Amino acid sequence: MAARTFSLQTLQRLPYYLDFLRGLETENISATALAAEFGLNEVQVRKDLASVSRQAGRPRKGFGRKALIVDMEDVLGYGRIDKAIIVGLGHLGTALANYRGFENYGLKIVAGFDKKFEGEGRLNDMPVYPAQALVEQVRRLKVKLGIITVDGANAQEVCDRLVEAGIKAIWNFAPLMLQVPEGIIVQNENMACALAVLSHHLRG
Amino acid sequence: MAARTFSLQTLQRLPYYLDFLRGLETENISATALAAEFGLNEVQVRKDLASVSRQAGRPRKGFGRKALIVDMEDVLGYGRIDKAIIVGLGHLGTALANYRGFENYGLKIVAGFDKKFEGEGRLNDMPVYPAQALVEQVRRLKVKLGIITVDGANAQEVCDRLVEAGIKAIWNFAPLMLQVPEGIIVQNENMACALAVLSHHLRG
DNA sequence: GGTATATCGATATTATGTTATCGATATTGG
DNA sequence: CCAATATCGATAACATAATATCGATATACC
Repeated sequence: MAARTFSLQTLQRLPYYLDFLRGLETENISATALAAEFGLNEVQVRKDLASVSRQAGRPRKGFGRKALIVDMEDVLGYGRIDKAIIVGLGHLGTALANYRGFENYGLKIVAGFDKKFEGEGRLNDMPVYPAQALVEQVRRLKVKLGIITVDGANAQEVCDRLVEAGIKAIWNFAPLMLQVPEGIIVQNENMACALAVLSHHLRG
Repeated sequence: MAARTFSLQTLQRLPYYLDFLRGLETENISATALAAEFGLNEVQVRKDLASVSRQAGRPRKGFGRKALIVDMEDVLGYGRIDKAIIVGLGHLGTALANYRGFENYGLKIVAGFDKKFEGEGRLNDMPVYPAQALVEQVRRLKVKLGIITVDGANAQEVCDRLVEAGIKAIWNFAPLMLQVPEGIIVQNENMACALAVLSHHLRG
């Protein structure tokens, strides 16, 4: 199978489609109906579906629900498990580390790190290491995804060490843009950005 | 002043610029330097700056730091306070309601709602009402921004009632796309979307 | 003062994402 | 079996955002 490629926007719509399809009772669903459900343009939905699934839609019936679900789960990587580590076990970090729901999204946090830890600890099932052990443990665990929940002042340094250790993707909750080399992807989660849009709309 | 308009992307970059400028020590900063700092294209930075600030950059010096900060704070609405209410006081809702940092972003959560509450309660300083009181209280408080932290099954109904009560912007933490009439803005905060991008990159 | 240059603003180009159009066709219902 | 039509896929048009190019100029430095 050729290495398919998906636009950022398409990827971000998939979880919504999938969720809806899972709750659906009928056997078939048309792009038209999906579009109506989400308030999207129906051509856009068709393109999204075409990009994830090889199955052709049938006039007057639409697409097979089950096959769509399988294809989307495959693209989204649910089913397989990506291992992740989390750096920074403050309020947010701890909450994320304790959150069980990630396994439904194919994510398992296999270790946590915090500069305040000495020796080796545990947070529920998850082993916790001091920050110095970061590179060594990430390499040992062969983890490709790092979650950064340290404060802004330390985030870039943590990021650099994750990259050094071979991380390929970073989920960044610190309020700054991390600098990473080519080939590493960063997903920023910054509430100030969301608020910027909302707040401006309230004035606009 | 004409009602200026900003692209979504520009708005989301502003908090990063602002944060950096606040921590900066020099009096002037060039778009070139800002671009280098964030790994952005320098033309893009210049366009962003031009859209928020009327001040012209000076060759070989750049822009005045202080004036940029003022202009960005103005666009982002820091300084003035937007009132918000939050619906759904589970783990996430409670955490957000207790978070003090929002005031730095010009946001104050003035009331909370949960279907499990009877009568009138309090969460720290914030009054808490039962879900039935939603429309009435939102109208009374003249709030324009609603935060939805209920589960997916109830989110659309909550959304409808917020709209009915005159809400203009919604910050949605439930994992579905809300349907809203024209003129209402929804900002979705869905971890599955972020993970979709990261997870796909790990396979790609 | 004169020259070199970093930086600017404007404009053009390219890339990405969304929406509109249209002919083809499988299914439905008479 | 036939006509009506919902839905499809493909292609084209449009919109938005990112990047490249380039001449103008204020400042720095000699």
